[in-house]
Amino acid sequence: MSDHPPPAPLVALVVGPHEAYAAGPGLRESWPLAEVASRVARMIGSIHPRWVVWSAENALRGVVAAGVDVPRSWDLAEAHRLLHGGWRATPGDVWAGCRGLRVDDVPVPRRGRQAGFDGDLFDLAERSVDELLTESGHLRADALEGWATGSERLGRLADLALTCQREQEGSLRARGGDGAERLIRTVWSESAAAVLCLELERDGLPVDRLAAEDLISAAAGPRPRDDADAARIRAQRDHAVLRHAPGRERADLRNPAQVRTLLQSVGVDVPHTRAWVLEPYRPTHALVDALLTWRKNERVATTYGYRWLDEHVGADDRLRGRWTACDGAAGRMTAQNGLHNLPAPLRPAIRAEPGYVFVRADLGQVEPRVLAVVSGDRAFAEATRSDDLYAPVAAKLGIERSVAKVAVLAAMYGQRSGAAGEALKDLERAYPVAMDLLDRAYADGVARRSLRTYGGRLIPFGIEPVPADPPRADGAGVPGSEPSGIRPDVDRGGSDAARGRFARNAIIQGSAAELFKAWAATVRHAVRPLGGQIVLCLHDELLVHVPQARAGEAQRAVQDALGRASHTWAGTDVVRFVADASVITRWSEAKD
DNA sequence: GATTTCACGTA
DNA sequence: CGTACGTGAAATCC
Repeated sequence: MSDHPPPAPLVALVVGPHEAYAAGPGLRESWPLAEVASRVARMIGSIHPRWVVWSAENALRGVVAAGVDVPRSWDLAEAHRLLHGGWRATPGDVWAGCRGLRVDDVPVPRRGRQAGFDGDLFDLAERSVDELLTESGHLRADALEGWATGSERLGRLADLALTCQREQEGSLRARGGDGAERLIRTVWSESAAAVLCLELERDGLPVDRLAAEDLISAAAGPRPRDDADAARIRAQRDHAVLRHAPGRERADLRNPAQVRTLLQSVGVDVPHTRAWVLEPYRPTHALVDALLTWRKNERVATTYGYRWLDEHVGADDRLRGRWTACDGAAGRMTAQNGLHNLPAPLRPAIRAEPGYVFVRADLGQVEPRVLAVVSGDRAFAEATRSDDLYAPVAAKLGIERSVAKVAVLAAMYGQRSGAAGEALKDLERAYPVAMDLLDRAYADGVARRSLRTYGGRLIPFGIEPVPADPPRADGAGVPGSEPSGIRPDVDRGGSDAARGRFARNAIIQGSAAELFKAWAATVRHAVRPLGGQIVLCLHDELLVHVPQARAGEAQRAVQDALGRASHTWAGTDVVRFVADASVITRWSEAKD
């Protein structure tokens, strides 16, 4: 492969409260805050650097806010999460990770301590105000905040960032083989995802406010004029249920215990009142039917109602929330303010701006395809050649497609009982390598052994792999030996079986999240020249907002991006990934 | 006031 | 057909 451009120069960017600092090859500059965005943009145009940042939040939020496209970064926080697992990734955590210091001892900012407790006593332990490192070698808690003033100090923080980058890249390379490049690419795409999160927060998701008001009104009633009006509307909603229970009109539908008693009064005896338990009673009990309808409406009224609209949809009709590039467990993206769990009935309200459309694209059967990559199962990979993976599996096993699907899902997600039982045995004979990967992940979870996703993310369980960890025959995971000092000390409670299921799920879900982010990062670059932007990421689905005239190009770009991202991520084209991409105006359209 | 439980939305 | 996460209301703990 000789088509790679020369590696981008690494330039550290540190943004302090009063000024910023950039340090790279032949470069040491202190910048006024007001000039950071323009200088970054200019440097991207000239030397195309990869920006080394303590976090995208620290160094790039202002740059992104100014509308600058930051194509390449090395996010020390995201790399730290990848290397060491978990979610905490302050500069102090990153430094501790690089130095093999215990994360338990990382200094915590004073405001993080118990409210009302005077922390000054403890801060004396940090001795001198000039020292960047504490006596125990940790980065001081306020290194990037109060302490980071003056070009001398910022320069030291920039140098430290470059040191951490070298250290992180070094430990990735130390794992050796073709796995190393893969881990480094994971850092690249995770870093890009962190920048994408800033863009998602900046731009928001376009909402048709009037449509949203209509949909909310249909579920929750008209917008209340005052508290008394709100109480009246609420009582009206409640009455639609309570009129089916004469004599018990005082019952509180928002209190599960009272609901259970209420249901008992009409002869429905259930251990709890969750929807799936009540669903069977729906046709025979009008009260249950009314209650379940009430629950849907109540969800909209409380969580996605007028308050939600007023607080999270801006004057520019964009829904905004905080985004994170990786969650605590397996590394999926997360979003707040309903961006990730907007009820389907409200989706018609997500509408492209006039003159724009959405390209909506979602990965098909992504988790079994990821399993084929992670396990290296040649036979299972063969099945991914098909648009519908379950069809060739069914053919190979000589069973119905529906049975094959249930069996594959059962193997991946845990249930080993029921109708899938017989087909599962066939599955293990047909795809022993893939099934073995799942079994070993389960066993790792039971034994509290940490594991790694395909892209190298540590899923910590407390017990790190010992240096003499046996190599995996399939090449998956490449478990590394963690410096013993920084053990994240994660205690995932629950039963053996619960930990086993968690581990089995995490290695698949987490690996799928990496492929998704690699895809998203590629799409982000590909649609920008078309005036397009990613406005929503939903685990296996992308929503791209693009001028109508460029819709076809964007649609093709999204497909091409998947081909390139999956080839690079998986290191092969043997496993095929597929996406369904359609051009729509409202999110509710083209929902398969 | 902070934490836990219940419930349910998305993938 | 499991797992993950975010949200809100009520109960519970301190």
